[in-house]
Order: sequence, then C-alpha cells, then structure tokens
Amino acid sequence: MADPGAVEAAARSDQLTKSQAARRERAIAAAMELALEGGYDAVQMRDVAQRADIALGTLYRYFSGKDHLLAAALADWVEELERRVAVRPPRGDTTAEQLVDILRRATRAMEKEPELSGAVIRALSCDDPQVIACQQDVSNAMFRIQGQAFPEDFDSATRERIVRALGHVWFSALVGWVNGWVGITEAGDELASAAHLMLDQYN
Amino acid sequence: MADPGAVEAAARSDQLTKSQAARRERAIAAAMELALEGGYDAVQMRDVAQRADIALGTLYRYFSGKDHLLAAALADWVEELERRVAVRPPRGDTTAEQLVDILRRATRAMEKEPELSGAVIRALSCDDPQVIACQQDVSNAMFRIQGQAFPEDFDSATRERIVRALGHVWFSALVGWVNGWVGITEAGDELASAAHLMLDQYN
DNA sequence: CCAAGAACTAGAACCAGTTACAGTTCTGCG
DNA sequence: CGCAGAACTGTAACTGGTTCTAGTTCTTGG
Repeated sequence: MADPGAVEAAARSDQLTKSQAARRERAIAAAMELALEGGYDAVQMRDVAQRADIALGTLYRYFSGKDHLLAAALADWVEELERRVAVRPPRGDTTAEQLVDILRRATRAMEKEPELSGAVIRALSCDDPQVIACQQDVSNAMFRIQGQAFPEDFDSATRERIVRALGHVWFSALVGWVNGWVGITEAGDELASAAHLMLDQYN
Repeated sequence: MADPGAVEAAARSDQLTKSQAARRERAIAAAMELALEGGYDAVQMRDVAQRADIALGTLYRYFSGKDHLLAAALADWVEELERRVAVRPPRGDTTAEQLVDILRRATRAMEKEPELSGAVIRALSCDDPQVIACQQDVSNAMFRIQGQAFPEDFDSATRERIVRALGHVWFSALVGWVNGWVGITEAGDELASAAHLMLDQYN
C-alpha cells in the first residue's frame, strides 16, 4: 500500500479504521470549507492539511492530488443529494416535467454555492484514474436520480438513451455555468428544453 | 496596453503588425506541436517560448496563460475545420443522419489526435475571460457547422434548441472521451443516439 | 532625423502542487 | 510483552505556471 490514493481506494470497501475514516472526512470537510469561500484556487493543499490536522504527505496518501480530493468531495455531496431527492416524488404532469423537476432539485444545492460547485466541477475534468472513479460514482448517482422520474412501463432502452443524453446536457450546462459561459437560468432552461425535445413525443 | 492577453484581443480585430501576427502563429504552432506528442502536461510555457523563438514574458503578453494559448489553438483549429466541412454537403437520408454525419466529420480530426484534443479540450474548461472568448468562438463555429444539416423550411426556433442541446452532448461526450470515461466509439454513438432522439419525430 | 514610449528579451523570483526523506507513532501478531 | 512493518509527521526540495525587472530594440509622431 504505497501508492498515492490507495487509502481512498480502500475507503470504497470500508477497509478503513475509525481514525482513518475520520481523517478522510476532515480532509474533505476542510476542502469544502475552503472551496466554499474562494473556489478552486483557494483550496491549497497545505491549508487543507493544516485545517484538517493532517500532515501534507498523509493527505497525499489519501488522495492522489487536489483534483481527486475535490472530486471525492463531489461524490460524497451527490450521494447525500440523492438521498434527499429520493424522499419526495417529483412534481409535474408529464415525464418531461417530472424529469426537469428532479434535475432542477438536484441542481438547486449547487446553485446556492457557486464557488464550491465551480471547484468540484473543475476538478472533475481531469484524467487522473482516481478522479475518473469519482466521476463514475457521480454519473451513476445522477443516473439513479433521473430514473425516479420515469413511469414503470416506459421502454427501458429508450429510457437509458434519454438519461444518458440528459446527463451530457446536465454536465455541459453545469460546466458552462461554473465557467461563466452562461447564467444559471439559461443553464436550467437548456436542460428543460432538451428534456422536452426528447420526451414530449411520448405524452 | 499593459494587460496580459491584450495582444491576443487585438488579434481579433486584425490590429497586429505582420511580425506580431507571425509571433502569434509561431506560438500556437509550437503549442500544438508539443500537445500533439505529450498532451496538456507536455505543453510547457518555457518550451513553447523557446520553440517559437519568443521570450517567455512576450508569450504572456500575447496570451493570458497556458489555457488561453491552447484555447486559441482550438479556436483556430475549429475554424479551419468549418471551412473544410462546408465544401461537401452532408450525407444521409434524414436530418438526423445528416447531422450525425456532419458532427462525426467534425470530430474525426480530433479522433486522430487524442493527445492534442485532450490538451485543448482540457484548456477550455477554465474560467479565464480570454478563454471564454475562445470558447464562444468554438461554440459559434459548431453552431454554424450544425446549421448546414437542416433543411431550409425547418422551424428555426426548434432548430436552435436542438443545435444547442446537441452542442452540449457533443462537448460532454468529448470531455468524457479525452478524460477516458468512455471510448471514442461510445462517445460517437451517444451523440448519434441523442440526435435521433430529438430528430426522428420530424421525419 | 529624433526623442518618447511601447514592445521585446533574458533571466531571476515567486507561488502552489507534488514528491522525497528522516524520524516518530501506531497496529497487529507471534 | 516486543518487534516488524505500515502509517503518520514535519520539513525541505523539486517542478512548472506566472510575475517581475532591468536593459535593449522597434515604431511613430513631430
């Protein structure tokens, strides 16, 4: 176990001791606190280590790098989000509207914290293998979240295609928002527009 | 004119002397050469400067940073691509197929140079204002390229919505590809799938 | 032609991510 | 208990993007 990021890998299979899990949590919490105020650039590894009361080298044993740390934070966040969205059924008369409702709800938390969102989304666009694993987690969570909006009898192959396409639009719109290409309103509108384009024909 | 990137801004309105335009070209060419072999990390500003026979400080007068340099390279590249795609009408019986044909053609060049594509796409996900301007250029070019696939009498509002949605899917699929989330084949398939989802209803 | 000022150059300096290392503490097992 | 090995700590070094500076060269209005 000498590879960087190895501990984080172990975290996926609950192989950590209590104190290790606590360290990991403190690191993620510290990163999110710093990102909350100053975004990506404000998350400095030395600061994270100090704030989490961890040695810098240890931080790198847990996460393969800054992007991995932030991506892990996003993965945690989205899983939390999934739990919260699941408790309330989506509003809306059509599948398209329900889907939009769900996606908007899932995105609301991000809208409230632009700096944090920008930081974690930016970290996601990176080819580090550990980051890709987090990206998969996020992607799977979004897949499950969207699945809740479809009626039981909806053709499952079509559903899968739609969900994947909307996942792309969601991600791209989010990137566009955090990088300032478009406002949050336009981003939401384009997501809704895409959902209607693909789903209104099934009403 | 003391701001970094000011010269690049001037380039947009052809305010450069011959030797300045040449410097800019050499810089972009050097960056592309380096990216071609080793991707994003291999593009080191000191190397670019040396290879382009420009002082490092001058490079920063032309481009606000590494990401801006690479984004400008992408913008040049896509405009070149647009010219090449425009000369030949799209193949395919339906609008969806023609659109897919066009998008695949536009993406083919990128498929051939994964390292370069990864580098420029990665540079695009960045909130530097100068980079955003390049992103707009790219986005507009993609918009025009896609427009060529629609028949004259297609409802223009719907067309706009579809093109925007497909632009998102295209970008996201590309990011997924360059970061290794999906293979190039899946990326192309998902783009085609989305095009059909939105367009087959209009046949 | 001749300043004055903008642009360019070479090189050092600065900063933050990352790595390396020597010493200390924890953990599990015989 | 006692030890071997892994994990952790603190700190220094390394790297590459970015900035700064002093000196030189181009450009241009008078």
